[in-house]
Amino acid sequence: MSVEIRITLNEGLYLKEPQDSKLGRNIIKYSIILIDNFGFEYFTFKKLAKEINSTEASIYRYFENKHMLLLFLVNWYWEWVSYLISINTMNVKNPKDKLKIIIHSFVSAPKDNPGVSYVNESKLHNIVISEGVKAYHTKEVDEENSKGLFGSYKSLANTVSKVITEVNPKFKYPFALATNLFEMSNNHIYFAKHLPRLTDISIKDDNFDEVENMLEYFTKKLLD
Amino acid sequence: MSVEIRITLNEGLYLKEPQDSKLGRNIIKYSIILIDNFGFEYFTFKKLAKEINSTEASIYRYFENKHMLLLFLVNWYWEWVSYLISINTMNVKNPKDKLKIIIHSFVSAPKDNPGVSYVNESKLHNIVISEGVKAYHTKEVDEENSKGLFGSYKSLANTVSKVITEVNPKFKYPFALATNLFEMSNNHIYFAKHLPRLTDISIKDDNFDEVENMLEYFTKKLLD
DNA sequence: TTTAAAATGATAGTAATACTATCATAAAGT
DNA sequence: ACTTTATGATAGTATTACTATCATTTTAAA
Repeated sequence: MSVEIRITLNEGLYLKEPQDSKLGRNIIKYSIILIDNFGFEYFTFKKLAKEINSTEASIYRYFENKHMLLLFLVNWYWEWVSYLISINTMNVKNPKDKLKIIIHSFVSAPKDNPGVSYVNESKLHNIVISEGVKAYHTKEVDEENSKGLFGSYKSLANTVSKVITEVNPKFKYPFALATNLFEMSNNHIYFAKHLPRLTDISIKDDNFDEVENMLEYFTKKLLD
Repeated sequence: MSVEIRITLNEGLYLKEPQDSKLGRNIIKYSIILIDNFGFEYFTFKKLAKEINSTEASIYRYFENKHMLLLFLVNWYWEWVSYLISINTMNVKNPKDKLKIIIHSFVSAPKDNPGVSYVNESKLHNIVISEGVKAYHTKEVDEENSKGLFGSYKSLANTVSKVITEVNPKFKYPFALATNLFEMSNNHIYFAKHLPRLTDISIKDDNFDEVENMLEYFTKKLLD
């Protein structure tokens, strides 16, 4: 017996729900592996089709193009982090403790949690770190935003901002702090790995404690 | 009579110094206009060639590809901001005042300062805001980093981190704060324009005061 | 169980992109 | 006046990002 989480995303993200078929789930599974491996620029539907013994045409029946697939994956990640936060803060009263859990979820969620069978959360986290910003830095951002395609990020930001306001109702920038914690987490993991002179923290053996400590320190200072 | 600033960049960024010839300066000038206009993904050397009545082949003599051109532009921006900071903090003693000037430079430098004739700094700032992160989120980041192609960002971060340490020698994350101020500035201008639910600030008529206030508030809280 | 509908595969084709190569001409420097 | 260097003109190639059509397989409904 097993229970699988099912993450539901905005329908505008795909042409046909990929989570409903073997092929769709394969697209998700192997696109994560290939994007993580090659990087988004070198990732193509042709390579993916070959990898899963399918065809370009078939993949195009699920996703309009590779940008939409990336957006799907990133939304999936945002939703999954939201889900973990809601589970892990469920019986926590103290908002400061909640915020600690949130920070831990941003930094290390993918390492602690076994997830959905067709999603390697750790690799997906890598993608969010390395390619995530590309999902919303495009010319189509306004159009896509009007269709709700960034809804999961907004809703995550909203959840976190509420906790921030619980901790300090006078703090003027709860949304900015919420998104900044998320972005900073990704940025500084990336910097530590690739541009270490741009950060103070370091990462050895995939241990992200220093990132977490930094975010906690920032948060504490800002909200006290 | 006129004095023009001349910004020198790492030689690995180009095949032939574009600032030395009319064609090269045209490439810079019109690539800024076109990237700002079409977005980086829809920008091509073919379009640029047409715009400046030249040819693709000629442009390829200056830049290896459009990614290198973007990296060149972003480095140019980093250097230019560094230059403005050095000028504007020159006779300033108080490190807190210096930091204020730095924040102002991050947010509004392009609006206050007439610059180099072939660079529209305001449009370049837009590019840094909308496309800048793409310059270092690639599979080639380590290789390019080893060639010093992110040197200007590192040097900017270094300058700012020193001022941060002057303000508060005990602060543990001077580099992270330095880069975060820069990234936050760009991010929240972008959010305010395109994804307003992700931030608390708003921008009317290109007035970035709220961004500046927010960064000052964060900085003060963190360093006090 | 038959039958219809839906999903996938196989194949082909197109326009655009991201280049590279070659040769001619123009401009600049000595 | 001569030679180097820069630019233009043109052509060509492999890859990408699709779209279209038809055959086949799988699933679901009657």
